[in-house]
Amino acid sequence: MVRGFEPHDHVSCIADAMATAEKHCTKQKLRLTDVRRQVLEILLREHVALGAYDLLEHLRQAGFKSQPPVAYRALDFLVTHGFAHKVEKLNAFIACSYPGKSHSPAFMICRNCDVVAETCSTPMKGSLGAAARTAGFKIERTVVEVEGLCPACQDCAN
Amino acid sequence: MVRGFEPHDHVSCIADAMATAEKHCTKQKLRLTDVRRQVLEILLREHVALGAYDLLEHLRQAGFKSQPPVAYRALDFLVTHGFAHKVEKLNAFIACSYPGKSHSPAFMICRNCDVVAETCSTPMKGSLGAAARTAGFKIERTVVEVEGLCPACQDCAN
DNA sequence: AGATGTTATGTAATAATATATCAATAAACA
DNA sequence: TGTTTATTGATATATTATTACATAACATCT
Repeated sequence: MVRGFEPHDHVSCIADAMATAEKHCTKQKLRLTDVRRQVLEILLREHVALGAYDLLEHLRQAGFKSQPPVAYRALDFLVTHGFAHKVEKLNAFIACSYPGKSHSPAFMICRNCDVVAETCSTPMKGSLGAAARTAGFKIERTVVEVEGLCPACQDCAN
Repeated sequence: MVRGFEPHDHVSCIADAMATAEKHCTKQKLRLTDVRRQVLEILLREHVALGAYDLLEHLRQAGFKSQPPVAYRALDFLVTHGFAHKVEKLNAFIACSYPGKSHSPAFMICRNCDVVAETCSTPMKGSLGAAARTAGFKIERTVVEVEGLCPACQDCAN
């Protein structure tokens, strides 16, 4: 259920994700415009957490002459509709590994190589869910990010 | 175990926390300097998540003529030693509710009134811990923040 | 097709958050 | 006391994010 540390067929992974996004947008009458599609493709292709300004660089290399708000708007659209997530700890954005499926994302962030792997969390279960219920707090969104060392970096480095 | 949504004796809460911090610093041979003490007091007094620049304002009102690095350094000290936490979702800092006790903090953030309550999470337990073990990821730090509505705001507002 | 409301983009400026650098002080300790 | 180390002061700058307003594209109704 975890995606990110192992190699995979990246070409088809991108194609699949784009197709899912297209389909979902059609069904929900959302407009996957040029900029939005391009941003999603960049995020999928890079397959790392990209800062908004890194993304802008890529956009420009793709022929867009975009200013910051363009990137932030596209990212906002993608995040709102579940095609991408913001990694708060890094102030960066990453394509969703489970697009189309409603879920609470969780991230494992390697502090050495910056690889980010997405998995799913179950916020309502466990002690946090219990604490929220006790406190009467109504959970709407969750940020779950763990920082540490990925398998590769535990061996090869500090 | 949750601190933040209910009223409490704030004066003694500040005094207790400061005393704990002083004691802990003495024991660990850490230097709770003027700036650091003042920052911690401000965080305790305000009892909300403060941005670094808000904090700077307070510092200046307290007679310090501080520039940004001063605030960030003091915050870094307090966070490193567990007297305060950074709320990533808000890019803001808050005094620890359980100082001296080693724990993985978790926050409930009200999107309406911005109140932040701290509780403890158990990252290694539950599905996330399992996923990390499966992936071979070594967890060092965790960010757990849930956004939603606090009890008061569920009633009185949107 | 034309008028109108809505959504999305272009662009400039600026706000908010955070760090790098180096000089000056203060504390710790041999 | 001199030396080392940790902390602070101060300037500049980097990075991340938003405001504001003009323009363009699309949708819908007539």
